[in-house]
Amino acid sequence: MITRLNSRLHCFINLTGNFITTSFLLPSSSRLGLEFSPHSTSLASLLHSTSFSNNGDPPLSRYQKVTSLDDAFNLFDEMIQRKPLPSVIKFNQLLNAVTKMKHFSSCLDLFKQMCVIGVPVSKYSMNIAIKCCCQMSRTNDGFALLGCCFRRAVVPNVFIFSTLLDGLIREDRIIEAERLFKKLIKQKLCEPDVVMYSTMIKGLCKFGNNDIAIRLLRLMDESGCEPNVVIYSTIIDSLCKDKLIEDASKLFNEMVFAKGIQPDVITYNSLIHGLCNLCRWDEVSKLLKEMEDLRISPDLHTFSILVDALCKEGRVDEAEAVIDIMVERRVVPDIVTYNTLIDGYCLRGEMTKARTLFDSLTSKGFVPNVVTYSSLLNGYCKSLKIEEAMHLFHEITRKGLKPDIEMDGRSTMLQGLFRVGRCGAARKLFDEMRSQGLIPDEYTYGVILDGLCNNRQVEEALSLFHLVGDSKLNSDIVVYTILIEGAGKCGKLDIAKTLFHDLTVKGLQPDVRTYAVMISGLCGKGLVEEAKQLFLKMDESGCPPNNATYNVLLQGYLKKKKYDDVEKLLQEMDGRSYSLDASASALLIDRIAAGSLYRSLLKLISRLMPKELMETPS
DNA sequence: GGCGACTTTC
Repeated sequence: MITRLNSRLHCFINLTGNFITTSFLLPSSSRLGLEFSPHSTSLASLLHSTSFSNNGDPPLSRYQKVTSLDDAFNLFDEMIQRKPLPSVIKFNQLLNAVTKMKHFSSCLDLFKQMCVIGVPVSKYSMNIAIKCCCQMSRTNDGFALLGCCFRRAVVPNVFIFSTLLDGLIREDRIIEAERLFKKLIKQKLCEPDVVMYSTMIKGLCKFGNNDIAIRLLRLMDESGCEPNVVIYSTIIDSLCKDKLIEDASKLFNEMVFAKGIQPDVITYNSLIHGLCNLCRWDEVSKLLKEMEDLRISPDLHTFSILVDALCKEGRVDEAEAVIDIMVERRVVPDIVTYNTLIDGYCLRGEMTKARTLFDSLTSKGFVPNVVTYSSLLNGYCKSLKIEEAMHLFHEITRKGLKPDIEMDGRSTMLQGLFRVGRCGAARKLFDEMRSQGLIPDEYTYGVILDGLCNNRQVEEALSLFHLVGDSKLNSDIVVYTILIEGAGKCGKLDIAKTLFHDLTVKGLQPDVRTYAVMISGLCGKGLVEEAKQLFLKMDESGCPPNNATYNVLLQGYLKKKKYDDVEKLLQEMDGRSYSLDASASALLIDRIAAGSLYRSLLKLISRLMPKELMETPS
């Protein structure tokens, strides 16, 4: 007890000392200093002393040591031959090893065999099996196993319910997750512990309910369940993602000073990521220093975040320097780190460098993934180096890489080809795909339709749409929106109207974008009255207009010189704190210059002008 | 006796 108190006090003093000098809000002129230069710090030595030793941990049993699926199956076969059967614990250890290798479906097979053979499964085994279902996004099957628990007289505990709760959240079934959580408490099915709270809080954060997440944090505290660093880190991360750095910082202070909970590398990574996204480099630099003082070693994630942020700022040279430091510190960069650097080169159009790095990776034994190929193909397409892109793409297909890489590569290629207007080549690629019996996924299908429409080939797009017919692909609102937009842009309003009408027949709900493209199409033909009616219908259809919708209708009014309506709409926009987009403001300025608009409106308009436009030096 | 659930990077 005394030791724990002492260590808390110690950590408190340590942190206080640091925090005074490294407050979040102190401005400073230095850029990301990279204070963790190879000479200045003990961090590298720390890394040496802590990472690789495994002393103190009990040795792993034979069942936990399996390294391949084959090993696991062989061992399992051997186990079930034995008489008497090994204990359920041995089976659980083996199952666990299989899940650690992410072979969830094989693990479930083994579990089923255990049931058939009559190994008495325990709470542990049930939880492992349920976890496998959840990890494969088959949480419903997990609940079916919960039913088996009851039948087998296994009373589910907080571990099993946490696993299920996590499964629901992974599948974005937040309402059901909340319902389960409340039900567990109300019916006293289990006493939620800190992990269950953190799972629920993660779910709330995932759906942007930071406030409720914080309220739950308070609630758990009151009900005597002490929050830990995971809970705080989860909420801090969510606040950072929503750019609410000051709130995150407040919570961080609360955790450290009021609660005496030590932050870890994950807490710092979240904060650093948040600050990087806002380009607040001075504070990033301070946090890195703070980590060093607290002897928290930056890890792979920390470095990846820095590399990514620097690349996005176009500071690729500094990103390279960070990678060098990583290597010096024996933090081995992974494919994610290199992907961000490749993406950085591609963003600057430095395709030769990107390609060289890519080639060096493959020879170093890294396996490029979907993101790697996407970045490169996108880079080539954007730099209009279609030949190189095609070349790389053929390399991918020749190597017979994973289907997801191929599909992703295909859609990137198609997008690139359409963007430069090479519809023929796109068509050829698409036909090749079909002749190989490949069915495009929703995304690729959308890319093709969009590409055709943008190249004024609406008829082609439509004939493809009809060819696809009544499949699942055509039951997607995004597909309809693309086609309605394409038809509208080409002045084929009758087609747009038919498609829009078909939506209701098919039972599909138009979304805010569908309305916008339809309104735009109507305005394009001068049918502003009809556009207005549709605009008014949005609210009652439960799809209220947004900033973009207002801008579209406004342009229609301006083109038709309906200045009374313009004024009314501008006032509504002001009331909603909306702003004008680029084309609407251009049109407005044009009308003001022509003297068509009342000068009394100028004040209102200047309020609605986008900030970027007001700040242009010209 | 041993075995289980939660947080960060493209």
